[in-house]
Amino acid sequence: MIDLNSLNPPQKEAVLHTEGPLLVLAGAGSGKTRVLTYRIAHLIENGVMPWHILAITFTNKAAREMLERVRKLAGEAAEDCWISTFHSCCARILRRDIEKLGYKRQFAIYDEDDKMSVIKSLCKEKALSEKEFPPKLIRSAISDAKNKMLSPEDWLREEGNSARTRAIFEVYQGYEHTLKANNALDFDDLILKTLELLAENPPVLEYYRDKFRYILVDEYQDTNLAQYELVRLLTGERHNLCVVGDDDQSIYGWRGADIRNILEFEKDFPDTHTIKLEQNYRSTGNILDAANQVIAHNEGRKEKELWTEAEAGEPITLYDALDERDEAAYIANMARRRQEMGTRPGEIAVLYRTNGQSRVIEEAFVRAGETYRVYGGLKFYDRKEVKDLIAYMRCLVNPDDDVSTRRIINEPKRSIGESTVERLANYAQANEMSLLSAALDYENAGLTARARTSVAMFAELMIDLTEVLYSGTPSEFLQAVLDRTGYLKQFTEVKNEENEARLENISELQGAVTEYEQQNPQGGVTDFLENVALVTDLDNMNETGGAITLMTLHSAKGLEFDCVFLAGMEETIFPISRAMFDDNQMEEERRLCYVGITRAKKKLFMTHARTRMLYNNRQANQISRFVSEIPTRLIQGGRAGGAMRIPPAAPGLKARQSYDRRPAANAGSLGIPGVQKGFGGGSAPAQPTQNLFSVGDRVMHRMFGPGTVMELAGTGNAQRARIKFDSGTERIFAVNAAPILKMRK
DNA sequence: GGTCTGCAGCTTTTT
DNA sequence: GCTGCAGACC
Repeated sequence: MIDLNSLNPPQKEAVLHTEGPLLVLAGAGSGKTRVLTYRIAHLIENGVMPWHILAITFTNKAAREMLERVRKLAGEAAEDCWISTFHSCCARILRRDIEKLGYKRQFAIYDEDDKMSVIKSLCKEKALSEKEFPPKLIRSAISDAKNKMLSPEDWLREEGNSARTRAIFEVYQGYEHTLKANNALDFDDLILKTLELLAENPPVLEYYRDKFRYILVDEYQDTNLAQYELVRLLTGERHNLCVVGDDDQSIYGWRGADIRNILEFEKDFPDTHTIKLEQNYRSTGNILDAANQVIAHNEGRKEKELWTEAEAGEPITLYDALDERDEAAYIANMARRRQEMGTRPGEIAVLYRTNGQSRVIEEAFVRAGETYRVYGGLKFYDRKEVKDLIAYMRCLVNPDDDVSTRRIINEPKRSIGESTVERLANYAQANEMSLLSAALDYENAGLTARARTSVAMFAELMIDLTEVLYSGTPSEFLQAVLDRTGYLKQFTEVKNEENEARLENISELQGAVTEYEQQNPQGGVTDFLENVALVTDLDNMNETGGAITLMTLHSAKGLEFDCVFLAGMEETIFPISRAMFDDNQMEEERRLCYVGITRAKKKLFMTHARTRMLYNNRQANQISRFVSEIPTRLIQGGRAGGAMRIPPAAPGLKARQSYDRRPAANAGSLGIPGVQKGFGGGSAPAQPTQNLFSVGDRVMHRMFGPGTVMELAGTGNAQRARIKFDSGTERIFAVNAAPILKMRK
C-alpha cells in the first residue's frame, strides 16, 4: 500500500487526478519524479493493468530510474508498464509493424555520422560545393524540417523556391530515398514513421490506443512538434494524459523542442486541469534564491516562484581563476575539501557548457588522484574500431545498409579501392540492388580481373558470416567477425600504445555484447544494435558510486548532487558566443544556467577563468552575465585557502602547458565583492630558479592587457622586467610578484 | 590501390 | 591543438 501522506497537497492532487488531461508545472526539485512514480503506482494499486500505462521520459537514464522507483512502490507489476524514451518506444512499435510502411523489420537506425556520409555523397553526386553548402547545415536543415513534420516538398514551399533552397531540397529528397533504399531510419524518423504507421493503419492505432490507456510524459517542455502529435494521436478520445514539465527548464530548442507545447497545452486540451508544484525540496535557500534571480531575467515564462522551507545554507562560492588550469586545480582541490567534510564523491558534480572543457578538469583530477567519471563527450561507440565492427554487424543484419557496407568493404584493407566500389555502386544502382548484393554478384558487375578476385573473397567472407549470424549468438557472431576478417591483425602487428588501446576497446565491445546477451537472453544481433543506437553511452555506465561526475549542463538535467561546480562562467563560454545576438538563444542559455544552479542541493561553486585557451588561442573573457544576475549577498567572500599552484604536468599526463605561470599577488577585482582570487593571493612560493622571461616575450597583465618585455634586470626571484603594453603604457615589475602571464608566441 | 603529408576547419548542447 | 581530407607519391 503506497503512502500518499508523504506528498504535499498539490503533489497528492496530481497523483489522484487520474482521469482527463493533467498539466503539472513542476519547478526544479519540486518532486516531479516522485509525483510521476507515485501516480503510476497509484494507478496500478487502483486496478489499472500495468500494461495499460505508458510513461515517456527524455533519457534512458531517467527511464531506468523511474522504473526502479515504481518497482519499489508497486513491485513486479512495474515491469509490465512501458517506461521508456520516445525513441525506444517508437523503435519498439516499429519493429512490430514497420513492414506496413514498406520497410523491413531489421531496419537500421542511422546516427549523425551515417547521416553525414549519406548527405556528403549526395552533395558530391549533385556537384554541390561543400563551401557553399556545408553538409552540416544541410543536415540541420533536414532535421529541422523533420522536427516540424515537413516533407521535402513542404519544406521547399515554406522556405521559398530559390536556387539555394532548391539544392537543399534535392539533397533532402535524395536523403529520404537513400534511407528508404538502405532500409534505415534516422532518429527523427523513429518518431515520424511511427506517426505515419499509426495514422495510416487504423487497426494498429486502435491497438495502441487501447493498450495505452494512461499516458504520462516527463520533461514535456522538451518535446517537439512530432512528438507532441504522437502523444496526441495515442491519447485519442480518452484524454488520460498527464504531462509534467517546467518551461524554465526547456533547453532543447535547438533540437526542435517547442516550448509552445507546454505553454499552449491548456488550449489543446480544453478540459485540462493544471497543478503547479512550487515547493522545492532539493536545494538550500541561497541556491534557490540565486536560481530564481537568474531566471527572473527571462521574459515570456509562466509565472512561478520556487520556495523552500530549508534554511539558507552555505553561500555560493565564486572563484576567480587565472586561467583554465587554475580553475581546474581549484575544482579538484575543493572537491577534495568537500569530501574531507563528509560529502561522498558520488554526490559531487562538475558541470560545464561544452564537452571540450572537460579535458583540463580531468587532468587536474588525475593529478589530484581523484576518481571521476566523464559522461558524454567521445562516446565508446564512436571509436573507429568499434564502429567498424558494428558496421559488420549492421550490414549483415540489414544487407540493404550501403552506408555500413561501404564502411567495411575495404576494412581491413583487402584491395577493394575507391574505383572498384564505384563500379559496384553503379552496377547496384542500375539493377536496383544493394551494394552488398552487387558484391555478391561480382562476376557480372563489370570489374577488372584483379578487383574481381578481391571482391570474390569479400563475398565469400560475407556469406560465411551470414551463416554464423543465423546460427550463433551475438557474441559468437562478433568473434567470427574478428576471426574471419583478420581485423585484429592490423593492431597486433605493431605494438604501441594506440594499438593497445584499440584492442582494449574491442575487448570492451565483446564485453558489452556478452553482457547484453546475459541480460537479454532472447535478444539477437538486431536487438543489440538497437540498443547501441538508442541506449548509447552514459546509460550503460554503472551507478556513479564512488566517483565524481563530470558532464555537460545538458546531460545534468534531471539529476541532483549535494555539491555542484559550474565551471567556465564566462561570456562566450556560458552564455556561448553564438547566443550573444539572439534573444531567444540567450534565454535558452539562461534556462540552462537555471538548470545548472538547481542541480545543487547543499553547496554551489561557480568558477570562471580570466584567460582561457580556446581553439589554440588564449582569450580573456568577461565574467558571465549570469553571475552578475545573482545578488552579491548570496555570494561568498573569503579565500580559497590552500595554494592552488599546479606543479608542471607529469610527462605521462599529456597536459599541455602553453605558458609559464607565476603566482599572482594583489589580484585585481572584477567589481564583484568577495570574489576569491587566483592562487590564494600569492601565497604560493615562486618556484623556478631560472629566468622565466626574456626580452621580446609577449605577456599578459591583469590590468594592462597584452604587452612586450623590453628589458630585464636581475635573475630568479629578484628579476624585474620593463614591459611596454600595447596600450602604450610602460611599467617595471618584479616578475615573480606581478600578475603577469607569459604568452605563447 | 595504398600511404604519407600538409592544411583547413573546428566545438554547443543529445535521442 | 586535433581531425579529416585532398593531393602527391610509391
